[in-house]
Amino acid sequence: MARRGVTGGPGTGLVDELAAVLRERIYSGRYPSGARLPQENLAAELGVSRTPLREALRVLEQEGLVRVTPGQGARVVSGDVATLLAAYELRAVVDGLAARLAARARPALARCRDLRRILASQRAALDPWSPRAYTGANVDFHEQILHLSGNEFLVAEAPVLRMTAQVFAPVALVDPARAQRAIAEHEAIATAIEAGHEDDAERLARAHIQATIDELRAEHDDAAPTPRDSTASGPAS
Amino acid sequence: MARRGVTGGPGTGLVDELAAVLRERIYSGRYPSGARLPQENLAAELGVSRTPLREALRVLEQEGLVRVTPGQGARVVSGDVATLLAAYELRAVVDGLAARLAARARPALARCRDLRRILASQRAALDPWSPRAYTGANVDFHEQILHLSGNEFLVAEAPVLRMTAQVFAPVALVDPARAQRAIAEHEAIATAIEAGHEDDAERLARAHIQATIDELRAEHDDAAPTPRDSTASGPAS
DNA sequence: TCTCCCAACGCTGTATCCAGTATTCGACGC
DNA sequence: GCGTCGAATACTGGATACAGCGTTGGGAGA
Repeated sequence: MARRGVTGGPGTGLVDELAAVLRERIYSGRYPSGARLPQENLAAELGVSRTPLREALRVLEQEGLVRVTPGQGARVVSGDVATLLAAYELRAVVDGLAARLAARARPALARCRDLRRILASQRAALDPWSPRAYTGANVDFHEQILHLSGNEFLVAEAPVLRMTAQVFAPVALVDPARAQRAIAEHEAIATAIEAGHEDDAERLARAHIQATIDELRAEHDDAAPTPRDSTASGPAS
Repeated sequence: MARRGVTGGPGTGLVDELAAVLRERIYSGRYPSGARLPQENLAAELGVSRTPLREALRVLEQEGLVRVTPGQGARVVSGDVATLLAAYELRAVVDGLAARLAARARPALARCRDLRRILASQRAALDPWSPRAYTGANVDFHEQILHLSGNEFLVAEAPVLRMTAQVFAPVALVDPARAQRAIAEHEAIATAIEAGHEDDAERLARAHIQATIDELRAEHDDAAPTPRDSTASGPAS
């Protein structure tokens, strides 16, 4: 059976294609947090055998997107607040370093345009408030900075970024007010990168995530004893 | 065929056992940097089939220890200086954050004893100068801090740490003078953690790695135009 | 009616098998 | 003697087959 339903280009390994497809489906919410990922169904649906599929699941496991329990197969990671906080703590320093290296690299003007374009689309998601578009642009912004850093090890951390922003979306809903503040912080980060101010770029990027951590922790400590405010909004970064 | 030669305990998945064995063999230098990893030979040698072995190789690939090229199998990563520098840049902020969180967690006294015990063995590697013992204790020290942080995402970065310290060992030889200075820095970090000084712990830990980056970069820029000093020693952290 | 046990099912984990391709060794020509 | 072409080899990638285990639904007994 020859790759029915898998659209990846030639030359690229089938495992990577499968990993990309599954990643996208997890990000998009098609496989919600905590959902089982039965190998036979997925293999049949994707038109491949279980052998490469299992390797793809191992890749996603290492990326932190799924959890493979021996004897019980794979599940999409389910996110408690403590895990989310731990991931954000790593993101704070990773994003900070990425911003510093991006500022140091002094990206070509075209790349800066990309960053500004992402910011524009993110701002556009405010007027007719579209959480989905906002989150998408938000992920794009942070991921773009990772790429601008030119450091492959930082790029490899992208799945953690997407996990915090997209997989755990149900637990971390955004509200427009915080989104607006987040965008302002984004613009300050972009300005620092364009100006080549390494220290500012790192400090701002780290503080940006740290603000989210603080908010999330405050809400958690607040909501845990008396969960009356169950509709509380989550991080906007 | 029933796990001949694989010694992992029961209950744990075979893939994880294989990954652990291969990891250790790469760390120990049995599979040197750049070496091919033929699946058939390894499978026969480990007494398992190729199916779980391939999954284990995918795990190691995600950890950055091997590179799987489609159609050409897996090789141990080969380290040029640029890659090593990129990895150290990530380590600088990761180790810094780990030290901060370890200081915040205020580890139990027993854990502090462990840290001090590692430092003692590292210092013992100085008198009869044993680069191998030194590097081992060095890895233990940094890895211990990752665990003390209590952050699973930081612990997941341990392979990057071991890669920089052990896989790329040939390119980064240590010399006793730098080792002594590195140990002094380690002790300062340990003291800050025990005292619960978060800012000091992070600053010292990050500077510790940053010093290595600066030295390595200086040597590289120095050695590249006129490679007369080919015996130059590498980082000691 | 509730609980407990058992059997059937489904699924995972591993091994084996086949096709395609990169590599390498040897022979031939320059 | 050296470079190049080609065939044999060996290895990777993917599919399929089989064994073991967990789960679940139904039936019997209290």
